[in-house]
This record gives sequence, structure tokens and C-alpha cells, in this order.
Amino acid sequence: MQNQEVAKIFNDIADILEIKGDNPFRIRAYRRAAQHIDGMGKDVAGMSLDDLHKIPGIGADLAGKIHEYVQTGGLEFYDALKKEVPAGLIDLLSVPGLGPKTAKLLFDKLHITDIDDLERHARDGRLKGLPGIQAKTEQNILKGIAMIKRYTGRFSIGRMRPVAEEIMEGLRKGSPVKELTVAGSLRRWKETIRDIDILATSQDPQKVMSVFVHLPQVKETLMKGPTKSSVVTNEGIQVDLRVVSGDSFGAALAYFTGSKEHNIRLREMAVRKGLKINEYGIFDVTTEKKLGGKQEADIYRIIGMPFIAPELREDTGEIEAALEDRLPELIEMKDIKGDLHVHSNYSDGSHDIQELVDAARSRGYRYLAITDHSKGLAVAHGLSIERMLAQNKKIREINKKLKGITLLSGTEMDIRGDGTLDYPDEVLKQLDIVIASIHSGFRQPKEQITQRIISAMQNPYVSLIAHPTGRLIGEREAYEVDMDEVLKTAKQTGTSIEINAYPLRLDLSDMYIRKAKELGVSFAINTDAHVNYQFDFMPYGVGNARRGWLEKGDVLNTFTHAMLMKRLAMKKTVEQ
DNA sequence: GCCGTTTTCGGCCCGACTGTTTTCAGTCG
Repeated sequence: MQNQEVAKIFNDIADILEIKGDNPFRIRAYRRAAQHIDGMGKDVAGMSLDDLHKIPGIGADLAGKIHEYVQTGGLEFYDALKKEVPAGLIDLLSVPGLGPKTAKLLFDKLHITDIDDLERHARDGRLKGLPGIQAKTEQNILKGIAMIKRYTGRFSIGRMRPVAEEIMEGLRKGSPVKELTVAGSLRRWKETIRDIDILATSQDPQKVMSVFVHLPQVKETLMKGPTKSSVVTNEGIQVDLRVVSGDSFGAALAYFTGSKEHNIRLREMAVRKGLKINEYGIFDVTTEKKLGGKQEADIYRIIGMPFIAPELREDTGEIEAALEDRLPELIEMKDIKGDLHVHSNYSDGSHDIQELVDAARSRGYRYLAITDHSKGLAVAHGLSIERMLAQNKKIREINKKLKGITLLSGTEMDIRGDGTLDYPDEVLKQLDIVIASIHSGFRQPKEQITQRIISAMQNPYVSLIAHPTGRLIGEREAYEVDMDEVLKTAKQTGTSIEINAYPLRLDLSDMYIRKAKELGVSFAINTDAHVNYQFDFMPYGVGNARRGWLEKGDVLNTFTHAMLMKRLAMKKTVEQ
């Protein structure tokens, strides 16, 4: 898919234009286009000029540029621009507090062209005296450089949620907060998070801020004001806290949840209706009368659309869907009736089957599939056919004694490097659920990996493909796989696709989930738990599913046990 | 550069905080 390449080029162009001091709205147009292309499930490489033009924010010019890049592998406009601005200068924009104006100033006056160069100048005190730059700014630039050298990029949501909870716990205990909630990308359940946004209401914001910057987790205060403060934790995570009064809570929550692009669209709509939205409320422009803002839903209601769930707020079609009253009824945690992918101590899990049953029961589940690794995965003590059949027998015995919850006997069967499966059909047919997945040969060519997964799906006993891309967020890239082909085959063969809720995986990702749903593929959301506390990963999977616009009916493990068994049996009986 | 139940030209979201300034520009989200 070439979308990410095009998005990067458009963002680069925007950066360069910023440094050049170009028209801000032209710059915004490039950024907006980049964002849309990046988040789109459809490959721009296969689209006609007309189709490209239909993408929101893409007009005749940008459609032409995308077309040129796809056809020729290059973009003349971009190449010409790059000659005007040294490549390293763009990197300066990644220094916090240093924007395009300063970057241009540094280049024009001191011929600074990259971060190392900037650092030398700052250390030697040679920045001081430039217009608008004194000692403090110089120090801030050095601090900013040190920070990006230590911590680059985003953290997985699984890492950030607990940190946010801890900080909120500190605020709840030590300061006069009334309402307290996460906002930002954390509330939208994005798979990776740059910084933590927290929103509070209080009668005494000054006190809240003072407690906030002195929390034990805080290493450094970046800014501190009466309504807004930012700190960095000991782990190097930035946390922003905003405090507003209760009657602005809803407006502030909407504002602070974002996405930025979603908010901009809302405000543009508001302007056209003679309204104004800010973090304090929604106002009539002429009378300046406040029309709402206590509840988040006020904002949506007053500009004339139904409430949009945070997970959808990416300006990827949710506003249009809301206006046409075709928003999905998103799946919720309470819809989940079981976990279809967990490991016991038969393979590499930590607990015996009874302990897993207890964990599932305490989460209110009605069923649980035990899916240990197959023999091919020796490192995980994969089960030989004999041990697997013995486990199957044991599960059936335990089941006779269980009330209110039912075990499914299953396997997470390895798809071998040559595309064959780890167990023969006469073994697979004895199981309730068969998950197939790839654990080796990650570097095989795209065609080969794709074919491995497709041939697994063509087996009538394979119910589900687990962690379909094999990625580990921030640790291991996904293997090369033609997801379009995989999803098409999933639909054709009636094989479900897993949304692996393990925070490091979140595999399938939201973009492909949405695409798969459009193709009519069904899903299961599973934790892949190896230890009992990991059963609590389920909300990450549900959050991801919601970002992919999934509804209850799209997900197998929202079904009753009877319906689930019926559904699993369906594929086996259909002629392939 | 995009876009149009005010418009095909002239608009384009909004405010907090910081550091530099004698009233504001730059940056950020």
C-alpha cells in the first residue's frame, strides 16, 4: 500500500512550506490530505483521478500529485521544494517549543541545518541575541533536544493507560477534583499514544495544578498555568492536565478528546450556523449567549447531529455518517460473553484449566476456549497430538461439572513455514474451535506468507486466524502480507479474523478492521492471555474494534454459547 | 490547496502558556 508513502510526502511538504512561511491554509490542506490518505483502508495506488478527487480534502491539484507519485514513483514539486530547504532543518521542528519561524530564523542567521548543529550552537551560547531568543529559550532548546534524544515516538496504549490511572489516582486522593477523566487519544483508544491528556473539574484549579506538578511520578514541569499544565513523568511520558469549571466540562471534554481534525470540522460547521465552539461551551456568535457545554452531547445536539463516540472521532467519515444518521451501534465491553484464545500450562500459559475457568467466570463470561500451542511451536511446549487429545478429553470431563460457563476445546495451531498445518484434519475435527496463526518465517516474501494464511483458511476446520499481521507495536514490524487477499478469502471461506487484544499486538489494526467489516468478514476479540491478569486486556481489543466501527453482531464472542457453536459448525459443513 | 442550502472568490477553529516583550509573536494541542 502506497498510502503511507504519499502521506509522508505530503507531511514533508507541509513542513517545508511552514519553514518557508507559506500560506497556512495551504499547509493545512496538505496535512489534512495526508491524514485522510494515511487512515484510509483503500490503496491510493489503485484509484483513478476521479476516485482520488472524491477523498475529502483532496482537490484536483492533490489528486494529480498523488497520481503522479503512483505512476512515476516521484513527485517533481516535492523534489523542487526539497532543494530549497536543507533536509536536517525539518528535523528541527521535532524539538519541542521550536517551530517553523524559529527554524527559519536559525537557518537564515546562523546557517544551522540540523539538530546536532543546533545543539552545538546552543551549548556555546551562540543563539542568544537573535530576535526573540534569550538565555531561557536557549536552555529550553537544549532541554528539548535532550528529551527527543531520550524518548522518540509514541508508546503503546497498554503502557500509557496504567500510567494515566496512577496519575488520576494521585489527583483524586490529594487534590480537590470533582470530575476526572482521560481525554485525548487515550480516550479515543488509539493504539499508540504520544502523551496523556487528563481533564478535571474543580472549585480550586490552582490547588489541583500545584498537587499535579508535585506528584511523585513527575520529574519535570514543562508549563504550569491556572487551567492548563504539562509535566514529564520519570519514564519520560508527557502528561497534560486541564482544569475547567463544571458547567464547561462537556465542552472541554469534547475539545480535549479530539481528534484535532474532528474538532476543526465541528467548529467549521458551527461557524456556518452562526455558532462558536470552544473549550468552555457552544455559543451564539451574535448574542454571545452560551447554548450548552455542561454535557459533551450538548455540542453535537446543538450543531444538529447525534453524539459521536470518541473512538470514531478521526474525521474519517464519522461526521458524514452522523449527519445521515447511519452511525454504527458500537460494540461494548458488556457485549463480550467469552474469550476464545487463552493458553494453559499445557503449553506456555501459567495456570491450569480450572484456574482459567475461575478467571473467566469472575469476568462474567459464559464460555472460554482453551487454545494451547500446537507441536510445531516447541519453544512454547506445543502439544503433541497425544497430549492435545488428552487435554481435549480433560476439558470434556471438566465441562460436565461446570455450571453457568462452558469450556471449548481448541488449539492455536501453527501454520508451518511451508504452509502446511500442524495437525491433520481427523484431529482438528474433534475440536470445538481451531485457531491458526503464523509464528515463524516472518521474513518470507509477501506472496509466500499470504499463501500460507490463505491455505490455512481454506481448511474447513480452521475457524479463526489469530494476530493476522504478527506485529508487535514498537518492537517488531508486521510481516509482509497482502491483507486485501487475506480478507477476501476470509469472507469467501467463512473464516473469522481475530482482533488480538494483547496491547502490544492489537492485531488486526483499526484501519483493516474497518475494511474487513465492509467486506463482510466476521471477527473474534481475544486476549491471548498467558497469565490470568491478562484477561483484563479485553477492553483494548474492544476499543480497537470500536475504532474499526464494529457492532455487536460482527463479533463471534458476543454470541450466546449455542449461537457460537452453531456458527463454528457452519464452516465445517459447507463444501469448500 | 480546498470548498460552496450565504459564496466559483474569499473565506478557511480557537484559546492557553511562555518568553520575549513594553503589547505580542510563536508554539502547541
